[in-house]
Amino acid sequence: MNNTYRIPLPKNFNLSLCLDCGQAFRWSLFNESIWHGVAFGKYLKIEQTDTEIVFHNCDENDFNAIWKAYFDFDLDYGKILASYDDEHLITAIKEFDGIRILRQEPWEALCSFIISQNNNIPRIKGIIERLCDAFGTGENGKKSFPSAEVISQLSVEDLSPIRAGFRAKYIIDAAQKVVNGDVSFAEIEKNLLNLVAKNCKNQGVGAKVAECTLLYGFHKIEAFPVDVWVKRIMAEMYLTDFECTKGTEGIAQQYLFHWRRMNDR
DNA sequence: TCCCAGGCTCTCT
DNA sequence: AGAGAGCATGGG
Repeated sequence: MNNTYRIPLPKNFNLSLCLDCGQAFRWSLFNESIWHGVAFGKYLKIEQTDTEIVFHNCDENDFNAIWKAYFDFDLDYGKILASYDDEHLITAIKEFDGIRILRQEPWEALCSFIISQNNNIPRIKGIIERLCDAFGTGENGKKSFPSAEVISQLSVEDLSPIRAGFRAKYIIDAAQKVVNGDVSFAEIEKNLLNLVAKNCKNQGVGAKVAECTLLYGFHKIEAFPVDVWVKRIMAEMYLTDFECTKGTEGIAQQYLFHWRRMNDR
């Protein structure tokens, strides 16, 4: 397919920031201006110009079925961001306006953030890319993220080439629990924290991974993942009053996370 | 080289 | 209940 679909550049949208702010790990630059990646089994090349977002190898059906929701175009970020009255948050938004919470696939989000634990972003990307290259499907461009069904059949030894370290057993355990129903995404959507963090032991899913899965895999924008960077922010800036972010804590968190990481000493 | 990374599990108090 | 070591690996 060689179609191209274009939309006017939305307000409060920055493609590079959305794809490279640490919430999704499979997007990379195809060349100087075009990003490419895979979501929901579709390979996409995409770029931002001064006036448009250009979706390559994409038609109107794909846009409406997948990318419109994926990039969260229907949520009014201008309104949300304008409601924040914390000075650090305002600084972060001024510098990085255009971050949106992508609506990723639940399994990909869960698996990716299991891999993320005690790890750095470049290495997370490497592990995930090797995972997809080895066990994903698809012929054109990048391979899709491997399904839980596929991963559930693997052994720790099978995963050794991706070099996930101690996380390999967690990946497999999570996949098996997704497949056998111990972890039901239908139930998780109601209450992921209880289901994953409390009822399913020994799988490398604690509060932070669960919050990330809720935020990025289910678009629960009230979720608030606390990692080392957010702890750092809290400690350094006595940000105790997040009342202004009530209900959209996850969006505020993503701006603060990226801002703090980009402004590290 | 050495510290650390979008944490979690296990053990010891 | 809470604190702290250990964990695989490699980026910077």
